[in-house]
Amino acid sequence: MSDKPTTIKEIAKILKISVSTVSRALNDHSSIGLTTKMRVKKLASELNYEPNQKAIQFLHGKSLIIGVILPELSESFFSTAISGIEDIAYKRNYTVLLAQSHDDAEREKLLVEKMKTQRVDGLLVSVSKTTSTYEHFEIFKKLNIPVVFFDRIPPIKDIHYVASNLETGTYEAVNFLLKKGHRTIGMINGPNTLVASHERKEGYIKAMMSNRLKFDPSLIVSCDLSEAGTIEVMDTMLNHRRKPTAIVTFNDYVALFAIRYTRSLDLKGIDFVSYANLPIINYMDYTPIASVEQFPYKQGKKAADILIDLINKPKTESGAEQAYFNIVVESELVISQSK
Amino acid sequence: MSDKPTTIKEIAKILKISVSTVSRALNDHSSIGLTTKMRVKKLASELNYEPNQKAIQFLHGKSLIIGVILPELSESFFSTAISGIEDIAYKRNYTVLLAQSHDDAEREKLLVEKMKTQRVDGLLVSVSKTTSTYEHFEIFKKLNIPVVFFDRIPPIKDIHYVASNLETGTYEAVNFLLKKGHRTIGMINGPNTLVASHERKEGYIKAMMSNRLKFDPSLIVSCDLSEAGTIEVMDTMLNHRRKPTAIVTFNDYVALFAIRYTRSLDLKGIDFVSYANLPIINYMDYTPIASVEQFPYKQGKKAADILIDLINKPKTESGAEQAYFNIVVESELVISQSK
DNA sequence: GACGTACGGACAAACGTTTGCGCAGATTTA
DNA sequence: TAAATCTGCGCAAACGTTTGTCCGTACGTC
Repeated sequence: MSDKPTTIKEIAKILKISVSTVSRALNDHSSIGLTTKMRVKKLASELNYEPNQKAIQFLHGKSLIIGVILPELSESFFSTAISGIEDIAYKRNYTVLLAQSHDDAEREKLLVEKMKTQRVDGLLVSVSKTTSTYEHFEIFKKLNIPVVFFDRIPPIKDIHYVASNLETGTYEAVNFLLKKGHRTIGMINGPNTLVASHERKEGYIKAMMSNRLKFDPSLIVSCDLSEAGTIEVMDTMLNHRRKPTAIVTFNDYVALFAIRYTRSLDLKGIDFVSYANLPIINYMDYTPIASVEQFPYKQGKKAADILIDLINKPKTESGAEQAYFNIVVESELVISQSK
Repeated sequence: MSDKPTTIKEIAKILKISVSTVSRALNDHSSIGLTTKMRVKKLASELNYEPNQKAIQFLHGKSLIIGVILPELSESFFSTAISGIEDIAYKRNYTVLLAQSHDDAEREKLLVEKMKTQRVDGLLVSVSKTTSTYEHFEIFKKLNIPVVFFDRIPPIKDIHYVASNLETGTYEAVNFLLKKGHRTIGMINGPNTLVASHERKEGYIKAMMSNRLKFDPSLIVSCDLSEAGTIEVMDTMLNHRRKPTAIVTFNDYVALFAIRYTRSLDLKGIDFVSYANLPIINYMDYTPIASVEQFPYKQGKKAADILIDLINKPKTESGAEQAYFNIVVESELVISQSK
C-alpha cells in the first residue's frame, strides 16, 4: 500500500479491462464510454494514482525540463529573475534545472554539457562575464533545442534573447537630471565591450540632443566597475574642467563606491542616479536620488515564456526562415522617496 | 545527423552487434572483450552519444530529482542556500526542482502536491511563515520519500532537519563585546514565537553567565523587525537607566534601521553586532562591527547531502527504528574588516 | 575423445504510458 | 435485409536502457 506507487496496469487488472482503456479513460478520450470513465477515475483516485512522469517524458522524448544557467544565484538581480522564471515554468508544467557559472567561462561550458546530457528541452542563459567564445551553444542549435539568452547577451547573430533596453531608462534619467537644473552630467560607464554600456551612452546622448544641449564625450568615462576603478574615474571627473554636478553610475555598486568616495572628500551636492540591482539600497542613508529599474522578475517571466513557446513550436521546415525573438523590456526611471 | 540524438541501438546496428553488448561495453562490464569495448566507445564518441537519462531514470524508477521548496528565492539567505544545494545536487548527479512558496501556506501545499506528481526522489523544505499544519508532508513519509527540513523547522517530531544554532554565534558576539570593554549590552530580539529569538537570548545569557556578569532581562527587547518597531525599541533602549554601549540586533535590516536612527540623533559610540543576511552590508559606510554568520551556503550543501544520502540509503525494514538527522550548523562570529 | 571452464556476446524481458489499428456489436441508412 | 456507420474497447508496438539467462566457440585437462 505504502510501497510502490499505483500504476495504470494495476487499475486495469482490478477492473478487468485493458491498460489502454484505462489510459484513455483517464485522459478523457472520446472513444471511451461514460460509465467506464467513471469507474476508472473513481478507482484511480481511491488508489492515489499519479501518472509516472518519467515514463511519459521518456515516451514523448521530452524532459519537461528547462535548463537555466546564471552567473550568480545569490545576486539579487538574478535571484529575482529566477523567481520569475520559476513562476512561469511552474505554471506551464516545466521543471527548472538550475545551475550557476560563478562567472567562470570554463564552468559555464561544463554546465552546458551537463544540460545537454540531461536532455533539457530548452536552455535559458545569462552568459558569464568571462565567456568569450560561444561554440558550446552551437550544439543546441544542431540538436534543435532552443536557447534563449537573458540579460547578458552574447554578441552573435541569430539568437533569441530577452534583455532590458537601458537606453530608455538612461534617457529618462538624464532628462530628469536636466529638469532638475543640472547642466554638467557625468557618466561612469562600464567596459565598452558590453552592449549595456553602449545603450547607456546612447540614452545619455539622446537626452542631451533632445534638450538641444551639446554632448561632451569627455563626460562619459569607462570603468572596470571595481572600487579602485571607480575612485580613479571619479578623480578624473572631479578634476574635469567642467566638474559634473550630477553623475549617472553604471550600477549600484559603483554608485556606492562613488558616493562613499565623495563623502570621504567631504564633497556635497553631487546628485547620483544609478541602475537598480540592489534591494538593500533602499535601506541606506546616502543613496542615488533616482534609479533605472530593469524589472528582473518581469524579464525572467518573459524569457521563460518565450523559451517554452519555442519548445512547443512546430518544427520549422529546414530551409525556412527562422524568426528570432529579440525582446526588449524597457527600463524605467524610478525616483527615490525623498527622505 | 543533426536531428535526433544517437541511441545505443544505432551504434549496435552500425557495429553489427547487439544492443546489450553496446550497453555493457559502455559501462565497462567485465564480460565484454577489450577490442569490442574500444570499437564501441570510439564510435559512441564519434556520434556524440549521450545516454538518455529519461530512459534510465524511468527504468530504475528513480527521477534523480530533488524538490526544493523555499519561501522566497530572491532573499539573500535563501538564494545563497540554493546555491549550495545546487552545487551538491550537481556533484551527485541530481537535478533541482525549484519552487517558492512566497510564504504562503496554501501555495506551499500545492507545491508539495506538485512535487509528489513529479515524483521527486526527495524533498528539501524551508516552511513558509504561515504554515501551521503539516499533514501535507505526511504523504511523503508514506511513500518512503525522504524529506529534510531546512532552516525553518516545523515543530513536529521525527523529522530530518538542518538548521543553524544561533546560540553559539550569539554567545561569541556578546563575549566579543564584553572583551571590548562593553558592560551594558542591549539586544533587539525578534518575536518570541520564533525559535531563533530564543536561541539568541540563550546565547546572550550564557555569555553573561560565563563572564560572571549579572543578566539584566530588561536589556533584551522584542521587536517586530520593522523600521518603526526598531525605532521604538531603540527609544526604549536609549532611555534605559542603563544605556547600552553596544547592541546586538536581530538581523541586518534591524541593524541598518538602528544605526541610521542613532546617526540621525547624532549619537556616536554605540557598537552594533548583527546577523549576516545581506551581502551588501560590506559595501556600506556605517555597519555593524561584527556579524554572526549562519553559513547558508554551507547549510544548503549539508542539507542536500543528507537528503541524497537518505535517498540512497537501503530501505529500513519496517518496524526498525528510523534514525533522524538533526544537524545543527554552528553559527560563528565574523569581525568586520576595520576600515 | 569426453569433459569442464572460461570468454565474448546475443536474446529477451522489464520499466509505465500512449496511440494507431483492428474488431466486435449496436445502430442507422439505403 | 444488407450495407454502411458508429460506439466502445482490446491488442500490440514503441520509447532507450539495463540485466538475467543462455549459447556457442576455443582452450586446457584428464
